Amino acid sequence: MNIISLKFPLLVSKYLEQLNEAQRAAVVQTEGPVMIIAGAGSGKTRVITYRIIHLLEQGVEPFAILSLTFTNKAAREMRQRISLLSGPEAKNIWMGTFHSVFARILRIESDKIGYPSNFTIYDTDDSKSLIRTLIKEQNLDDKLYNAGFVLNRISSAKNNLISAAEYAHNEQIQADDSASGRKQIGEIYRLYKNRCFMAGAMDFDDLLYLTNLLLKDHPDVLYKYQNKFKYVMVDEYQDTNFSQYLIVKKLAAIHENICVVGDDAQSIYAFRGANIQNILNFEKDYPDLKIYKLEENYRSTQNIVNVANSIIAKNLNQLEKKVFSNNESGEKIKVVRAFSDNEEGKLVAESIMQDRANQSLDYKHFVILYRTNAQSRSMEESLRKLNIPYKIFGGLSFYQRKEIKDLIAYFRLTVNPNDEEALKRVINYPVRGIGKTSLDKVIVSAAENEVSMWTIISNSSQYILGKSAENFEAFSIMIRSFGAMMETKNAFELATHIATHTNLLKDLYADKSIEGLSRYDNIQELLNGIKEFSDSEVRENRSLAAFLQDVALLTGDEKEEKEAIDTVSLMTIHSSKGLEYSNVYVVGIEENLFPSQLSLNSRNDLEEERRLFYVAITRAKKKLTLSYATSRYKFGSQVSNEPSRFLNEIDPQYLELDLRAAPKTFGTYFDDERSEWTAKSTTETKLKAPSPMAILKKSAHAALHIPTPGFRPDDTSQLESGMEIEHERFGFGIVTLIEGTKTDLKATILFNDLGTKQLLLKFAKLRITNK
DNA sequence: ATCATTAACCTTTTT
DNA sequence: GGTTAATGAT
Repeated sequence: MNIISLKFPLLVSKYLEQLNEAQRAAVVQTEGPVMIIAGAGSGKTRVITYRIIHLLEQGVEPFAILSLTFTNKAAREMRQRISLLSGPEAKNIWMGTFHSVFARILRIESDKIGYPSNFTIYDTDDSKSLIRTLIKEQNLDDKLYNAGFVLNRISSAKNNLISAAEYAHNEQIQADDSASGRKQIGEIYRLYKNRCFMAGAMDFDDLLYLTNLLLKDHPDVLYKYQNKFKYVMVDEYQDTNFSQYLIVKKLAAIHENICVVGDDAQSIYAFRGANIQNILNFEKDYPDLKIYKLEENYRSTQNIVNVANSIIAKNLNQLEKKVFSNNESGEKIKVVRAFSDNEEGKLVAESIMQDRANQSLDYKHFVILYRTNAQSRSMEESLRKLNIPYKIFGGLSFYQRKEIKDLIAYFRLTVNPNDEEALKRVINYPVRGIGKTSLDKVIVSAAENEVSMWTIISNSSQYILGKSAENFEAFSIMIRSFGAMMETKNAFELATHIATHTNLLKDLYADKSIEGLSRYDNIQELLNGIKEFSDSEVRENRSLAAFLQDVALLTGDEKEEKEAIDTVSLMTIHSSKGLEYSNVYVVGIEENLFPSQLSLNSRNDLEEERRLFYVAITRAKKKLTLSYATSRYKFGSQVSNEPSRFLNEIDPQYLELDLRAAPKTFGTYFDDERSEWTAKSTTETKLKAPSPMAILKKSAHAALHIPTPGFRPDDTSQLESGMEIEHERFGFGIVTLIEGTKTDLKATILFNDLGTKQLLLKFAKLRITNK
């Protein structure tokens, strides 16, 4: 008799009543292959959660359920919800990201594929670094053989289950590599694989690739897990790649109780191998498939849903469904134009201030979404100026900071001394007299003897190493002494011991610069985190090795989830998937940025960008604001941009153009003192203009200012405050401040029409009008 | 061997 | 603009 079913039957059946017909049908259909096509905001998470609870209620053992997601965040949230509703049993469900679940299985079965169970997981930086060394060792041109490019080739090979040997013999692949002049990639793949193996390391793709290999070459293992997992669920199925697809298919082959949930319109990870065909063709794999479509959007207003639909309709490749909303029609979608990225930030920040006051919302109801992480800065600055609290998600995470990676490298080396990338990172940090020359000797010697670098270093007497042998000896003794402590010390004790005995803590403490202080603080924070880990009572394994395993597959800033804090969120559109906010700002909707320049070559890439736009739009519950800047800083120089084609794809009836920075011809001008967000009259004049979209299109290139005939920029190296100037686009103004060094002079200029702007004289074209 | 200065790259998106 | 790899000086 199942305890859960006795404890919570009322609760569960009550929830069944709360679901709509399609949702309930999908929840109750637990047997056989099921595909749930869940439109944005259609209660997908709820359906998955209740489906699992329903399984538990029916007496299914938690450890017979395998539930796969793409992000740790999604997994964690789902687990929380389930344990809230069905009790502590939830922690026995096999739930997690593809990578974490199969890393766990690989550790259990590691001996079958010749890996140690404490294998290291290389992150992308490690992989690139290793590839870079291989390219150097092979004396290849590192411009032609760009590490990132090579890694991508290898990665996509692995994701399609192509081994190094098959890569070298595949005619198509070889033809491609020859055509691009990079014939040696196959060889690099082979060497890379060997070096990873030697280092006891797997990269992200290996976790899936080697799982496939394990299941293929060891039928007993496959059989074991096939029987173990009686129910398999996959969330965000549209984002699975071939490798993941095959694992799922194999594991579900006996019971065929497989349920995949997804939305083809939200497939945004093709760039890393996701194959949208997996969801489009699912029916072919399982002819007796039951399909449920969740089409009612409970999240957003009708206007928002309509806009999203009008966008996604431009894509050819999609499953048929009609998402609709029964909510109020809501406000129109605002389109805001700014002159610069900084002004864009300012307009967004001001709008947040106002909406928060007018609609009595909290900061946490707002999110700013952008295409690339680099765009966060101008937003941050503006928010700071208005004292708006914010939190950035993603970007370079805590664990990507130099000092953190250094200390973690010591941990990695302690657990797995063969970890080559960790070794190279810290062997001479803090400095201990092991320079490039002696390290090169080790590398050569390791290659000659076909052993890991660690083998050479830890047996330095055996291999000729000259006078640096002592330093190597001392280093290897230190690392081994750490290793010996793994038995006796808990993670926190050992971590603290390592931080002190490597002199790393001392080194950072000595640095009294601002950055140095923050680095020291970061290390303390990491140690605090490990303390928490060590003290956590729910964990079975609290060793340092276990901590590392957690960290390796962690993304972003998942450590501090203090949701109580009321802040505006900033994140990329990619990381916003699955989230919802009352008021959403999508910024930087410009050609070459969104859609990204790199996506303009093929229809498929462009369609993916469009789906990304769809994801962005459908995050909004009540109010959506789209903004673009006609110029922004890129690599330190100003570039001008046209508004994105996506804006033109939206049916204008849903839009309200708020071109505060409209050219003079349309009767408006920028006034820093005044907030255009309240000045409805100007907006209305613009709406009366013949064709709003025509204005939108035209105004991007329309001059803000017509330069005086024969405009020619002057030499501005002697520019002083008080001088009057003319700018090609911004018009006339007066210099109020000059700052910066000789080569990077920055002028603050008060323009007659545009207010204050800061310009780098290196780039600004100015004519001095009062010399 | 180590430090300091210079050149080159960069920007998609994440496990 | 900012970081990181390659070069040069001590």
